[in-house]
Amino acid sequence: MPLTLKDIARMVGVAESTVSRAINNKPGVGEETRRKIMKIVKEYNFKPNQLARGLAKKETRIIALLLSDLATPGYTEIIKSIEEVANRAGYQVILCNTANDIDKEKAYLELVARNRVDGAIIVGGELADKNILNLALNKEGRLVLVNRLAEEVLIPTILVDNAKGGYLATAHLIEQGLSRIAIIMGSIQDFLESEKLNGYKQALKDHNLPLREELIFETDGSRESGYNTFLNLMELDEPPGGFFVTSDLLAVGLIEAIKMGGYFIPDDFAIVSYGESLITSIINPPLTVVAEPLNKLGRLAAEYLLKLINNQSPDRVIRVLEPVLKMRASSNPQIKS
Amino acid sequence: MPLTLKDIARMVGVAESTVSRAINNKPGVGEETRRKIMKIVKEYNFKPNQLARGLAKKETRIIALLLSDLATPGYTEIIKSIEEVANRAGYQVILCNTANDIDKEKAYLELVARNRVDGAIIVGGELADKNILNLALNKEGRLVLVNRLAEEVLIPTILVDNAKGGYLATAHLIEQGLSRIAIIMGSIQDFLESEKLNGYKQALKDHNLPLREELIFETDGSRESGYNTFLNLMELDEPPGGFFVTSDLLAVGLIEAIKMGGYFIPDDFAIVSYGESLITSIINPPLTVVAEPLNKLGRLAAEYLLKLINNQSPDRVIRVLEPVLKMRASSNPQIKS
DNA sequence: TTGTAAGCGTTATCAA
DNA sequence: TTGATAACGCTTACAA
Repeated sequence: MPLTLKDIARMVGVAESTVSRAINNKPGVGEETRRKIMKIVKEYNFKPNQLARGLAKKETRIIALLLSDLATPGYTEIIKSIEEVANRAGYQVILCNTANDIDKEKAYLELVARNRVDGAIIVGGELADKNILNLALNKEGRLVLVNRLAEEVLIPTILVDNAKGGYLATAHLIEQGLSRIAIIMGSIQDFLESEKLNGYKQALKDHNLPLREELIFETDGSRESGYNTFLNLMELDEPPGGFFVTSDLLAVGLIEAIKMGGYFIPDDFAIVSYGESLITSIINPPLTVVAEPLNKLGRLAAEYLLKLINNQSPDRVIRVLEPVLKMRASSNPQIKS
Repeated sequence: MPLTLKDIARMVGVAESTVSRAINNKPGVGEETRRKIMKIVKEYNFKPNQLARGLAKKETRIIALLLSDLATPGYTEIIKSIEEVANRAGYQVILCNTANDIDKEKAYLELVARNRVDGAIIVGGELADKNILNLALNKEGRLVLVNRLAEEVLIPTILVDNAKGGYLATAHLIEQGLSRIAIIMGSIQDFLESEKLNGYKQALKDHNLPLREELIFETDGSRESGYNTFLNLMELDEPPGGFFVTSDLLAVGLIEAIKMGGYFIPDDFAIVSYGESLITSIINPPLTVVAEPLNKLGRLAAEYLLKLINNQSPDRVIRVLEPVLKMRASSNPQIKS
């Protein structure tokens, strides 16, 4: 059985409250007494029980980060910046793998309502749920959303402007002199994906290019889909010269198919992908991508949450950040790969 | 302020203990009373405070998973299987990103000693620390190590036999008819890496091949190192025909260099990499790899920890699992890429 | 079936 | 500078 405050108090011959003050570096403890107490603390490697402390202080100094899929590229960056902000403010961060499972998500979210953690940030995930609502409303909404939309509820949210991203990607390809540009995307049900499509459409419009339905491919986002979509596109009378793919995996498949066909990138086909990842930089040729401001995303989310925890309301409920285009060889012959 | 047991007791007009029994589905509560209580619980969406519950029950039903680097390939598999075992036993799993930082690791490890979680599993990391010792000894060692060695302390540990892995990789290349085989590895200080090297050496020995120091390359494990090492090796009078690389990133660089040189894989150079990852399967050609039994690793770790939590001692303190070779095109012309 | 009361290990208030 | 003592919100004997 580990020691308790009471044990130490008895050993030193003082009251529990004195020990408590001592180990918390609070004023009002005699030099001598403090020394004696700390000696025992060191000697027995005493660690105060945080459950008890949390119960008494009504805080845990821990925040939870709910991740829909650990393998999502960019998550490590977001996590890192959230941790930086949180740690600096004296909070520990724990990660929860919801695996896009709504029950797991609810269970982890309850960590907040059940006082296990002081607040939570949900990153990503496509689940439509109003369940968040109750959980969020409970602890006076110590919840922040990143790259995810809540239905019907006003929860502080940090988003990246995916429509802008889609626009940047498409406009860039147009500027490369291409007029037939295909988009290979994930599920159109996914809000973030549909926004990319909107950006794509807007860019075509702004450049007076026709929108061709046969160049829009909704897929499951897999590498195979990237591969097969290229084959399908080549069946067209006039195949596209540029591709906007909304994920790195799609890009991998697409590139394989292109190479397999004996074509060259970017000479025969130019490609722009969405989101930086190990793959986009490692693949040959390196991919031009729409890059999200991951650090800012994480930093803002953490700052918002800390405000909520301190009962201040964040300045704006929804914050939309701008992506930028990172040009690399896959879309531009000028750049050496 | 959220409701408490006491509030509900008052509202229903019963004692706290009755409410407690009701919400915990314990026997000894009248049908009528139970209904009334649960009605209020639903109505107000009451969630018992887990800090208080944990304090009273001396358990949290949470276990922590300490990860040295979230981007490590294979982690998601390990995490998944640990979660499966833990969830089935009624435990939630939280993830802690130690980022190979010894201070963060200690801080997260204290979650155990401070009763925030019931136990912890550390996966990977190369830090040499006896600090774990104290923390582990505290809560009677509710700690399990995966792919990591503890110094001087007996902590239940699950390892993969990396020497065996190195042996499999090297022997396979030898069986392809190659006699000059290079190893490109990470830091030799890293126990796991040095074991791979030992396996490499043993395989050469067993096949009566000479050990050539000039074919052993210790690197920082980066893609660039993979690239540059190939260039260096080609300077030799007799360059190797086979490569055993101990990480996928090294393989990426190596392959780039090989292709850049106008050579073909596996015809000119055969490659075996270590550890499955998105990259090893996506790259062209797909890589033959030494694959670790990730699921078993996670499952065993979770089972060991649960035993520790229940004060049973696991059957064996150190458990060594066997890796297997997954043959793909990078080492074998027979396999179509 | 229900209630009383002690206990879990802290913090915080108020006196001394 | 210290010490009692009452919270904090729950569980669990033990009694009724």
